[in-house]
Amino acid sequence: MSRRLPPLTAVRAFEAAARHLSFTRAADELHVTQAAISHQVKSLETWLGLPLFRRGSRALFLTEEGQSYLAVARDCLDRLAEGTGRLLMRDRAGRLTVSTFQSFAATWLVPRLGRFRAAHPDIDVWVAANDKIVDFNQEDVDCAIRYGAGGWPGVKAVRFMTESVFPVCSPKLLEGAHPLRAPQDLKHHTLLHDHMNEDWRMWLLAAGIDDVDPTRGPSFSHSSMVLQAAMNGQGVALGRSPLVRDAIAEGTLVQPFKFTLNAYHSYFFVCPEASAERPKIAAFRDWLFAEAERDGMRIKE
DNA sequence: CAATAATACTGATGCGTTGG
DNA sequence: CCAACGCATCAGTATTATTG
Repeated sequence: MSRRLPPLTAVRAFEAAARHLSFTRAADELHVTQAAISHQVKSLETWLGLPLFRRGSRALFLTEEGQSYLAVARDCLDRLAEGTGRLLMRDRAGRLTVSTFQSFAATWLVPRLGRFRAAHPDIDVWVAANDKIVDFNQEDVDCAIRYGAGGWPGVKAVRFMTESVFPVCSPKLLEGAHPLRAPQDLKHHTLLHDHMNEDWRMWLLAAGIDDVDPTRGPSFSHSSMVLQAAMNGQGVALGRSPLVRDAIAEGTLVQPFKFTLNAYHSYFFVCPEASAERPKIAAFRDWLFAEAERDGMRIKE
């Protein structure tokens, strides 16, 4: 992109002068002489080819163009100041912002975060749960955990955890008129879906079950809601091993039969190429990988 | 007179080119 | 690749002009 930018010190001088409506006060603010401000403003006006101020006797007025240019200049300078401040604060401040999708945050990351806090009490982790891909250039996010196939451009992405997919349900469903004991029994139960609508179809296909309609049953926008519904005995959910691990250990969910499907995609740790070795980011990454290891789901490239 | 902007001028720094 | 040169730009001071 080719930009046509005015001399930036001149813009800065103009903005201060316009705000104060005085070259002298602007000079005080910027710690230069009044003449320097006069110079700068003049040069900006010359560069633009139009007057920004009307000089009155002992008074300064903005022209109409100056008025609207002030709004633009002020906005740009504010944003530049803010962005610069953030950039400089980023490493000093002990805050680490991690973006990940809601289900993973709620069922896997947050329950384990206490251990990170214990190991790194100086780093405050901020979890930003949202399901859209983060743009590190636009948002104030240090790193992210994403699910997918990898190969994203312009970022460092390390595959660290895989998963398997299998049905889970409340232990209540193991009893009753149609106890869930084998995949064939699914036809007597309600299937619960998340937005990955293909999952049940794939699983049933892999399990060789053809008399269960993979499209029926309620659908939820997040896996954590699906799991909640399953815990309440509303039906059978397809569980992703990292997300249901804890619930199974606690006994709120059970895996009624052994057959599992290995997921096609994996979990990735993602951060900007340039900041991969920054201490707090590396610390979080190492901890994350160790947690996956602990769960026995760590994979290494 | 006091406050203000404009003008003239100056020294320092930055930047692109050039030649070894 | 690097040092040297020269020009352009920048930021400043001193001074002048204007005006209530």
